[in-house]
Amino acid sequence: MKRDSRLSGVLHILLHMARQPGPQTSETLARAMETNPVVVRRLMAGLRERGLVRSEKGHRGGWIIARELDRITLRDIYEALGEPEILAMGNRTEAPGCLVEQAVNAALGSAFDEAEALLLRRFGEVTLSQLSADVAAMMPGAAEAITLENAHEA
Amino acid sequence: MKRDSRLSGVLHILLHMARQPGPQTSETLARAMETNPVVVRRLMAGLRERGLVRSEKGHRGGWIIARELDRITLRDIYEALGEPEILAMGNRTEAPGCLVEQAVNAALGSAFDEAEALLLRRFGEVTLSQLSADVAAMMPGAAEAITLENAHEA
DNA sequence: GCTTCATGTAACTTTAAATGATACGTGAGT
DNA sequence: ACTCACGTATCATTTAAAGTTACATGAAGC
Repeated sequence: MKRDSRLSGVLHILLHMARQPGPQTSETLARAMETNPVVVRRLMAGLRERGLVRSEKGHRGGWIIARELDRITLRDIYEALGEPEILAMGNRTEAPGCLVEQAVNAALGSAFDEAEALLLRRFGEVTLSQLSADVAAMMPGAAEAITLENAHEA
Repeated sequence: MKRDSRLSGVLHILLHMARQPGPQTSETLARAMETNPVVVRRLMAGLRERGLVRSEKGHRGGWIIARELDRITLRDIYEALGEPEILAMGNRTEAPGCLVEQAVNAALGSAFDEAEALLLRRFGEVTLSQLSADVAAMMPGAAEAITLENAHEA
């Protein structure tokens, strides 16, 4: 399959949203991402169901973040996306009859599980507000503006 | 893409080889794996280049393991396969102009790198002889036979 | 030497999943 | 009513692994 960039993509969207006060349309967000509005809606659908964002139809509609940035972790977002596969590798057969393959599955499986667990743990430790601060720190000469913006988001 | 099961597959092949003294043909190995001989050769090609296995053509030809089992780690095998992608997830763009995306890449990237490093570390700690012993331990009532076999492999 | 066996590879097909695009329905403002 | 924007189904595109076919090469046995 293609490399999965949904988490990366939706984070990009959310951080753009965090830098603007009002609702933003899929159209606008899609342009910033150089993609299609439908892709944006698809990514956001899961987040809406989890209550992380809200959407409004019609004039002046669009997407807004519906929870404090410091109460949204990457793990929340990952789960809202439907917990996509983390590893590109896996066992050939899930429930093999062959004992050799069972041994291979057991050995690889535990290593795989550890790596997945580590990544999920890291995801749980990172909040959107931290990422937003990272972005602000990278903005040359815009420090005050960012601070003002963040004031009524957190 | 499909889930990558090359490491799982080639381990299965190697452990089957470890349980038989002489060379084994791609044909035989493919039957044990329920796949095609060409797939077996493709998997083994990289291992041959690294000197982990040898192949002989013609009558009584086939594949043999060319290094002591306790000197072959999963990491060696992973590298011989061409170091396939470990993570199914990745950043949307590698060198983005957008600062927001750069911040996302930095945050996700370090988490991704940690998980990959952990998995590779685990791979480096597991040898084929350990896996072979695991298989032996799972064989009911064949303990002596396995022990004899292992005697002239390690 | 000739045949057979087995690897070595190239080329093509199939499969699976994300991404991209089009079309149309629904509901909220104006 | 009309327009804006989301909601969603459907189809096309892309990417890479896995499976298949075909044929060349080289070694062993006769």
